[in-house]
Amino acid sequence: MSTSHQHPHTKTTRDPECVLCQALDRARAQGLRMTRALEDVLRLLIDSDVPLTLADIAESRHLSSQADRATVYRLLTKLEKLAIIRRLGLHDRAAYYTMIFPGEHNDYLVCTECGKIARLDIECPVEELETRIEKKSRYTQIYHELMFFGVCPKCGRA
Amino acid sequence: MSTSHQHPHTKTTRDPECVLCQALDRARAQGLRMTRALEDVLRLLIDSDVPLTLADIAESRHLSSQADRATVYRLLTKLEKLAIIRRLGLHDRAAYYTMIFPGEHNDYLVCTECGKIARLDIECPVEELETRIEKKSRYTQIYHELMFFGVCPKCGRA
DNA sequence: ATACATGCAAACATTTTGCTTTGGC
DNA sequence: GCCAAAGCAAAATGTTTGCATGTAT
Repeated sequence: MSTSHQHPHTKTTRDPECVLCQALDRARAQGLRMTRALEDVLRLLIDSDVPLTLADIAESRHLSSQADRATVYRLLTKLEKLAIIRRLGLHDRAAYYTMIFPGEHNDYLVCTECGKIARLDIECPVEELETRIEKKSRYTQIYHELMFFGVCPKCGRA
Repeated sequence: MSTSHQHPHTKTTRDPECVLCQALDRARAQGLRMTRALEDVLRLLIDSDVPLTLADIAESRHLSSQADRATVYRLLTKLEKLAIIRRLGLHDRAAYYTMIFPGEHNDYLVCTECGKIARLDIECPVEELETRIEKKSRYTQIYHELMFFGVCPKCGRA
């Protein structure tokens, strides 16, 4: 829904170019090489407002490089390990990936019939819980995923 | 095949026998036949305090019937459609299933390293949001899934 | 007697890996 | 030049379906 447009002087961490550069910097710092495929994958994830699957990315016609699935797969795996992107467990068979925007958290609404995914513009009440669970459970690097499922209006009519 | 026994003196909706009977009744009412495999699948899901995969269920040695994977798969699919069980999107490749206990809702804590799943004993602050989203989005039959991920103590030491 | 349920095997879809070649540094 | 990344193809993993047979109703 909300589409952020890049205004040259905005300093927000969501400015696409800014996010891209930071991600590339972090990737390079971790030893990744700066390739066309890497940049393309990151750009796609940054520009999409819903999570994308491996297939979405590898087959994207917006991609200049047309990278192989295996390549995209390995990139996604590395980026996930570096905590630059996140892998989500949505409900269909495929894994979904999404950019991590520092300081932001997104929740989704998924149609159980057609699988359509929408980003929710809500403030998530779970953040506070997270700290509590971190202490109590002794788990580290905790994050959460909150997903809503339901039948979308279009599917509901059928 | 055993018929559903009523236990007139149990009151909690979580009493295993009670839940089983109710589930069987609903299944029968929807046209399912009362088979050994059906009862076994339900019993396993009711008795487990974490979600189970198709493989978990089909290979369970606690199962009297040793039902085939395809059979279990079809049962799970039907039970999900009848809203007797729920399919969860956890993080590894397999789908997880869990019993729906009327009026209850569970959240989970998953280790991103070893995949261990623990049920969280917290009160979920999201219920209220659900209603709000239902109205706003015009989606129907909304439910949610809240999952926490992190590195468990054991994996953290490695 | 009639359908639905089952078991087995095969088809699918997606992820993951091996190996050779290409290309960033 | 060296080692990581890419590309291709094959293996692995988990899900889904087809079909002949068994069984609850």
